[in-house]
Parts: sequence; structure tokens; C-alpha cells
Amino acid sequence: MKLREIAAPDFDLAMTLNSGQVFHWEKQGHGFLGAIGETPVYVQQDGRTLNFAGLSAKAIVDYFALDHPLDEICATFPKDAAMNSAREFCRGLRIIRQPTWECLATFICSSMKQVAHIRQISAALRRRFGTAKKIVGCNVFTFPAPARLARTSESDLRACALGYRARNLLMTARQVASDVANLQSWNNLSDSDLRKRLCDLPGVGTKVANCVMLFAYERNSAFPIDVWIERVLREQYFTAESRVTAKTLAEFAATYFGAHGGYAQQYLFHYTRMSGQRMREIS
DNA sequence: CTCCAGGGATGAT
DNA sequence: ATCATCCATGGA
Repeated sequence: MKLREIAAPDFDLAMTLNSGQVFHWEKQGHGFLGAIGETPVYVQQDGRTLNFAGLSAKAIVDYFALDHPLDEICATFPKDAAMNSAREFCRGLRIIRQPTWECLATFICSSMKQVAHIRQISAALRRRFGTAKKIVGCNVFTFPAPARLARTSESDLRACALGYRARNLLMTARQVASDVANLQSWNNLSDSDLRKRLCDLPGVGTKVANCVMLFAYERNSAFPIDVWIERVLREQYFTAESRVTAKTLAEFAATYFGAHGGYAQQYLFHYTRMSGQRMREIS
């Protein structure tokens, strides 16, 4: 199959796909194999160009958020030492626009799991309950629709290594499939109302809700605080204080990192994980 | 407020 | 080959 091409300045495909925001893309030759919604896609980066197959250039631009004004966004980040390093390290990292349901479902599976596990769970769910599609001679599995997961069982899902998350995913799939939770209609809600609705779903707490808001609802101010980010916040911004509550950290993050705080969070997260700095507390 | 189940990969001994 | 470590949610 012949690849089509599109300009992609200020973009790092590999870093974007490996930064812990999406978990199903797999390295294939020069590029990556995956699905965008129901469509199988192959994409590879050659310098400032993306070569791809499977869907329209418009859909590629939209999914990889190539329309985000990255320079402007990065310019809003605070100019402290940690952010300066992260900004430099993460050049070309974009927060992509993920389909709502697969983002929500995947992050329900992410709780208490590390990136490697989440990738395995995502692959297992797709292989077992998704639809196989062909692209550039390879099989790609789409993420199963809510209705498909709603008619599985907890033990079916446990077989995909979900553990106790199986029940949460099943219950949420049923709410979404039956329209008790209409994810599409939540687009119109304010940030805080959207967060409340998401947190009502089984297996969704503040952290997962913020991930879904940031990665699927384009709420760039949503600031997920996981253990990595919490470590950074405590060590970079609260060095002197000994007792800092989660609430304090969340309130600080919400104001300090600005209108694109979620983007800043993603840069800090990826930079911290990649630079391998493990700061152990001696207490 | 604190404590802890939960489970599979990954890194250390 | 065992042992410790990583991790978010939800309920006690």
C-alpha cells in the first residue's frame, strides 16, 4: 500500500505515543500500527513529515492534534527549573484527541498499574473483544464498544488480567451502553460538572477523571496527579514543607501551571519518568 | 484523618 | 529462584 504524507512540524510521534497517554500503538518497522476509533492505521515519521495509511489527512491532524499551537502552549508554562528541563526534553510531545470511550475504559484499567501492564490489558481487551482489521498487511484490533463489554462477564474480563478492575469496567460499560451515562452529551458540561459525572462511574476517581478530561475531552487545565507527578510537586515546589496534603497539591497545580496545566503535567510526567530520577524519601 | 485489598510485571538479591 | 516494589480506587 502506498503511504500518503502530511507536514508535521513540532511533532515527535514516538514520544507522543510513548508518553503514557495512549497504550495500544505498537512499533512496526519504521513506524507504528494502531487504530483510530474503528479505523486501522499505520503511521511513521520522517523528519517533519508524517507518512500514513488508513484514513484521511484531516483525521490524522485531528487525532494527533497537529493543530495545537505548541509554541504558544509551551510559552504559558511556568519558567522554573523543572519545567524548563521538561519543556526542552519533551519538544514535539502533543496531547492527542482520543475517542472518549476507549480512553475512559483504558484508564479504568490503569489504576494501580504501570504502563507495561496497561499496554497488555489494552491489547488483551482488543484481541478478545475488539474487531480485527487489516492495514499494510497486518492485523489491528479496534477497542470493543461499550455494548460489547457490557455483555461480557467479570470472569471474562479477569481473564484479560484486569483483576479487581474487571467489575469496575463491566459496570461502567453497562452504564455507558444503556445510556445511563451519555459520554457524548458530557462535552457540554463545565470542567467541574464533567469531573463529577466521571467520578460517579465505578472505578473512576479524581486521577482517572482528570486523565479522561485531558486526553478525551480536551480539557487542557485538567491536571492528573499520579505518584510520579506527586513526587515532582513535593520535591520541586514544596521542598521546605513536611506535611503537604493531596488537596494542597491539587490547588497549587490548578493555579501555578496555568491555562494549559494539563499539557505542563504531561511534559513533567514524561520528563521525570524518562530521566530516571528516583527520589527516595528518607524519613 | 488512617489503613489496606488487589495482582502481575519488573528489578534486586 | 524468591523477594520487594510499583500503583488508584473504594470501603472499613
